[in-house]
Amino acid sequence: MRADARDNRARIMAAANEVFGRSPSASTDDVARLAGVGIATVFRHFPTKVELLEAVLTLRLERIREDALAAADSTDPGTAFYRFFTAVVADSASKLAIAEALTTAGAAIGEDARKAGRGMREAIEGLLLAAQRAGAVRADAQMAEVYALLVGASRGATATNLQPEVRDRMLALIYDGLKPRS
Amino acid sequence: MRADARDNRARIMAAANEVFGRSPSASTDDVARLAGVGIATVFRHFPTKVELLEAVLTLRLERIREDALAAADSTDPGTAFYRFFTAVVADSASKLAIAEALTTAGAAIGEDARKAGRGMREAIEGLLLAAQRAGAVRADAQMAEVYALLVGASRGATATNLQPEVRDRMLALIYDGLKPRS
DNA sequence: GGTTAAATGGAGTATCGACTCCGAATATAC
DNA sequence: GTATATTCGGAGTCGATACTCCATTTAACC
Repeated sequence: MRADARDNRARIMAAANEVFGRSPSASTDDVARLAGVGIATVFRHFPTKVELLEAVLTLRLERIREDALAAADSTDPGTAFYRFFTAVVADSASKLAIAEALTTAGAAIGEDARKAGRGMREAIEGLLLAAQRAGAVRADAQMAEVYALLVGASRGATATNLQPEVRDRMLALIYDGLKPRS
Repeated sequence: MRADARDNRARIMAAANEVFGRSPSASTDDVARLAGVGIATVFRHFPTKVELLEAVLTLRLERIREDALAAADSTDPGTAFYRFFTAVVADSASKLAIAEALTTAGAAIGEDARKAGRGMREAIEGLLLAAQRAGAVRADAQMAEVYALLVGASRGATATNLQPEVRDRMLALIYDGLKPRS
């Protein structure tokens, strides 16, 4: 692969990341313009718009997975769990926009993104278990509902354009529900 | 206004309610086809697609408002609060889809829908205050974060296509956070 | 520096969806 | 039953956007 091709591919990914983060209904032209390349170049690297969206989404999911793995490995998984939860909610806006664009596009999510999603879920589950062993999260909370809470808090925070203080108070309520009964 | 015109208007509203509930990106043709009228008829009653979406959204917001008012007036506002919360989350899928379609359409939400939203929020706040007076919800929870929780739980439930049992366990966690400290 | 295969860019195509026009149908008043 | 004003329906317009074609440019190897 030629050097300029690799360069352009990276620039396109970065531009798509930003553009689709801002507005899930953005056009491929927007991506090309921000990346500083012609539209044909975008389509050569990603033959279809859905594939481009998936590539961006996959990247983001993998990044969250790494964060979860690091948190689970930390010396204080209990604290790390809540910190991780807060961080995901705080900057979830763009991730959600992309996932939304994909589902709105009607396309079933492709294999790569699905695999990345599974990996992320597994990492988060590992973090949850570690936090439960550390006694920071009630033992009867299962992965499914904790994950639903995470997604819900994220979507709620971005959908309503929440003030940071309100978001923190909302998280405090959630955390009170997650902590072991005293 | 002629009788057939009134009829068709109602049929269009009902069809739009269902179609946009299923898929926020549905086309006006879809609405017309389900309503059994020509596309021009839809546009005569609602000069623009956004106005049609707003009409449907407004209707739904007003319905939620009435539910909240009824709950606040009940003899046991504490129980009614949690029942109301659960009900909103359970059938929020279509409401959210419509609100999403509106914001995705880039259109700032119009005055009617905004007013309906304010009315709904006020009714929910009344219900929250009643539930707090009844001692069923912790007194330090403010409307803003409770509303954010409601929206988040709704979006989380619909976004992830939650199983009903998981959804109930998620709500149980939230409710544990909302109940007064013992 | 020259050669060549790869990569590029922008004009072009096809499709889809919001919205309009106007002749046909129909409800209401007499 | 007829007149007429209102409503209807679908074919047509216009703009936007995903995707393609091909002449031009450029990186990489000698």
